[in-house]
Amino acid sequence: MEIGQLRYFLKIAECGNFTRAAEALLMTQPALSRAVAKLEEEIGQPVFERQSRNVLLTDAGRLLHARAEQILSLIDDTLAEITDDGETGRIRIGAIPTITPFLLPAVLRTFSDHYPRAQIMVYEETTDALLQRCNRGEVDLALLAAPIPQQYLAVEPLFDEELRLVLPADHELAGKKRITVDDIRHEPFVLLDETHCLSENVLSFCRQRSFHPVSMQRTSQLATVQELVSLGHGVSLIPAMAATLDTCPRRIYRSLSGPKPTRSIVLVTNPYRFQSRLSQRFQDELRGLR
Amino acid sequence: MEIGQLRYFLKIAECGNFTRAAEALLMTQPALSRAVAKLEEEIGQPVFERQSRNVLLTDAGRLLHARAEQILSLIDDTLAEITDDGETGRIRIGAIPTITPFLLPAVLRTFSDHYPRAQIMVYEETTDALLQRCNRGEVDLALLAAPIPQQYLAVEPLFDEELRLVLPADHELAGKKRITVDDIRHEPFVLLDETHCLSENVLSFCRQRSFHPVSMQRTSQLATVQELVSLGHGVSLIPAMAATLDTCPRRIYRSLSGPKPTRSIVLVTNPYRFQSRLSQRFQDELRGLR
DNA sequence: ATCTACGATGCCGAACGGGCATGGATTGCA
DNA sequence: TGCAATCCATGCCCGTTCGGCATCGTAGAT
Repeated sequence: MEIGQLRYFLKIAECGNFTRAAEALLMTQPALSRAVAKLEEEIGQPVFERQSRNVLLTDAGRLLHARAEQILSLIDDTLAEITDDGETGRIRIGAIPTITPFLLPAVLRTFSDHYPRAQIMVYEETTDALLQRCNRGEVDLALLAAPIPQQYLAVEPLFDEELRLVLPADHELAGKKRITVDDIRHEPFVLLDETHCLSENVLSFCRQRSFHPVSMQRTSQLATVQELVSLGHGVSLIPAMAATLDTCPRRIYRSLSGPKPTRSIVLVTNPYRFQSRLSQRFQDELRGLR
Repeated sequence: MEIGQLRYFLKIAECGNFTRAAEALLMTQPALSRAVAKLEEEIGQPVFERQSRNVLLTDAGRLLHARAEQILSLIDDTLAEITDDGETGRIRIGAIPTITPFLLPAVLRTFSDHYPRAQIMVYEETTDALLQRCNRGEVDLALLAAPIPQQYLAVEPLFDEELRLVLPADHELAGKKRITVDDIRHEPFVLLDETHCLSENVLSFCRQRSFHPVSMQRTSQLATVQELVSLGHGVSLIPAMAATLDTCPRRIYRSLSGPKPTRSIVLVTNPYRFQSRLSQRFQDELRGLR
């Protein structure tokens, strides 16, 4: 059993097709066909069930598939670990869109100053997509907002962040000293669409206070939410770090009196994957935010 | 990084010497030298520090060593697992000498009847040696007597076994109805030598009863202990399963009155190693003894 | 100073892996 | 029904690789 064979095997399993896998592997289909034949000869039974249009994994194939992934990632990790000097290398950071622009720039700035030879990649996607990437080892760490559906990932709370009420500058509540939940119970809300977990954080807060925000307008960007609020389409709850950076005079931010709405920012990593020293140092940087 | 390279690497690390490793690998030293050079080129740094008379692992080499062992055993396990039909294959059983002849024959008999195509190997060694083998995956399971120094192994108690007093048939205590610890407190003892854990079990029992057996004669086989007892050299404490099988009229076995000396027979397996279905079934057989 | 042990290197042949062309089987469509 | 398309297997060929043999360089040991 050779490492190359395992890589071929996994790619075919992924493509479900020798021909396309061969293309992806930059080799010819006959060569691939032969490699598989050899693997199957070695383990004494077929790993693929050849159908007319595609191939399926046999029982043995499914078993091998699980193991091959372990073996290959162990090998990849080993190479990464040995060549890890703690200074060079790549960090792949995942973060949801309601965190990325407010939290990452400052952190990345200081980190890049310390480790100028580190290559940093940022994946800005939804919670679900990033959790998947984390599981597959496609990102080294992810910055998300709780709750995280439990998977085989390490979830470490970093800090709780207030969600602040944003109002049009000329809103009647703008002059009120204390604004409570009851004041906004019947205000129309502007929210992010349901792919963003922030809207779930907000709705969850509302549910706990036994009200369902009315007449919601839903958009895909926080900046749009803010603009719509300015234009009088409603109010919203916005992460404090976004509120702080907003200087537009046509809307104002207020903390709610009483128990404040918050979201919990967490660091998610995959304990089954190798963490480079660089990645560990970046995580330490993040923990410094606590 | 290729699997063959890793095997070569481990063998050299084991031998501490290219030439001898090459012999062990049934290849020439130049070929091995080249294979290592290639590996080192791939990972960008030497894995061995060449000294005049031998080679040592570098830092990178030590790291690779740990990983290579994981990778190779994962691969070996994968192959074993895939080709595992639950009927054929090999079971490597470890057992200490004071268990082997009394417990194994019956178990092996019935097991062989059920799985005639299973190849069974028995390693009869000391506790320490078997624990090492278990750690290295050189045996699939081991039958030992508690206590087991804690390692990364699964220890499962099977049953407690009484240690019975063995006396010469003409011993003055032979006619006594109840024999207690106090009766044998000053009897000379015949024990196995210190490589056998049974002697430790016996001495431990004695210590708990605050006496130190006197005038010990120590031998390396239970049969010798029994013979020496027959000849009047002293008394001893013998596992019940050995006592039961002993039909010699020149010595007799008696249970001690009061809290009985026992030893606990345990099944030890390595949870980090693949357990073939055959091995699992054998373990089930053993659990049936409880 | 010479010998011995050990790893590295030059050179060569066999084996292996992969490319190209093609075959055989199945499916979809005319 | 027949033809084209798709897909995997096989025959053949070539380049690379791997391992063997011979030899070299070096560092302890005698």
